[in-house]
Amino acid sequence: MAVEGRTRSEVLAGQIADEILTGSFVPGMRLDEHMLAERFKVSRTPVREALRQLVATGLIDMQPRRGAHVAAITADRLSELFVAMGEVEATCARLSALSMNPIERRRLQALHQTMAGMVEAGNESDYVEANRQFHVTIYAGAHNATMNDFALTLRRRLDPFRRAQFRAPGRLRQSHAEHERVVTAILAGDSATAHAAMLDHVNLVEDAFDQMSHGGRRAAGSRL
Amino acid sequence: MAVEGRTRSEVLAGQIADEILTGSFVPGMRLDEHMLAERFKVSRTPVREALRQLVATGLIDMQPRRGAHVAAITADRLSELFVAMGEVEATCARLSALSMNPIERRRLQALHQTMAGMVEAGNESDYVEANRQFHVTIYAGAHNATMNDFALTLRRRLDPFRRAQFRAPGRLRQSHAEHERVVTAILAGDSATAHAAMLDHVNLVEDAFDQMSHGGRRAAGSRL
DNA sequence: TTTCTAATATTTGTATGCAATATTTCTGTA
DNA sequence: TACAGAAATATTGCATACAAATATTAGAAA
Repeated sequence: MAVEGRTRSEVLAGQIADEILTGSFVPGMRLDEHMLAERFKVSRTPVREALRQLVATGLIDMQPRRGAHVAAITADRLSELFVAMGEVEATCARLSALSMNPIERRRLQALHQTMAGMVEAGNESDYVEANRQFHVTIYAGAHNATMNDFALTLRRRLDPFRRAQFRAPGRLRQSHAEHERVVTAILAGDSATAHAAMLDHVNLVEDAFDQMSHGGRRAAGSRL
Repeated sequence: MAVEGRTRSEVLAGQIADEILTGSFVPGMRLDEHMLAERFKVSRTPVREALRQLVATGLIDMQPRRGAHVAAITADRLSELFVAMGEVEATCARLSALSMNPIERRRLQALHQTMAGMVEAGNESDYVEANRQFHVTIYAGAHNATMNDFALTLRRRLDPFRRAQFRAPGRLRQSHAEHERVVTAILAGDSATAHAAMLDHVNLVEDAFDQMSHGGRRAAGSRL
């Protein structure tokens, strides 16, 4: 271990989060404190503190004297999360159009151009990473720590449901075209259009997910 | 006390939050676990759990092995919070315009009309409470638990800075006029206007606060 | 067989004590 | 006197033990 500066309960929180995100701990599963303490070779005290931290992320639920459970996400709740994600992303795009400084605008433009190359090359894995960076850049461009936190939290939460989105044929090219509208609006300082364009983009991502999960394997829908 | 179903650490979290919000625990103040345990007559364990919970609300900071401190808010950070609040409220208004059912729309309208009477009567304290309800109604009308949570969190966080806002002469009447635009847009299902109107409203609240805190006592600015 | 009750067992909440780390104070030297 | 290093002190992190509450199961009565 030997991670300095991090306390055992923090490391634990990360480990438990991983188990949930990778599906080892399935939704609705009871998270027994003794079990966790045993599994990770610590006492119940750091386990309890880790659970408290995880409640804040929305990954687990806790009720007094009834323990912790992996948050079971319903289709409705998932849909709500996608809506919220869209709204928050759109807001960040709006604020970015208003607040980004010249350097940030240049960086965004450069990143977007780099991604064009990945689309041509059909390089999916690079595009996925660049896409994440694209969105995070826009969160940061809003110059608002609170909105930035909201956006990152939602992104983390929805990540497992988004993994496969770029598998859909033509999705890469379409995504890039949607980004194009967003980037153009932000660079032009057109906040209203930036908002609308980003909202469309994220909604389309949700649609893509819907198609995946209905047409393909239903597994993803019940994973978190 | 004797609140059933609530655990000691939860009650504690509320008590500590109160001390912070009322100004007994000033920003930057070290929250020593022994001190808190002594003060509230419990052991350090529930104190620690309460502190973990409070970190999530943003009311306190914790660093490994360096303890908890009351979050010291800078003017910049406060300004950011107001911006975020405005964006989130505006988004809720937007979604409410799209999603409120007939009953909710009627309720919102009724509440707004009731508030007109309070303005006429100059009944400040009732208006403050009704105002809170007005905004919470719009959060709920968005039919999105995530946005609702964001909005409530921000409201709680900014509450201490907003206490005195309605003291400004004519502010009651102005507030109600701004609400009028929001309500009309929501009832008409005009999401874009609802968004814009709410954004204006909240920004004006921030302006009112600025005037208060510069013109009047500076205390509020350093309270949280 | 089913249902209600009571006893048992499991699990969470809290207290206390020890170990590890950070902070403060003291002492010696430049 | 000021500064650096070391010892002392204080405070947090973790483990263990016990108390309180909930869930489960066994048994009796209908």
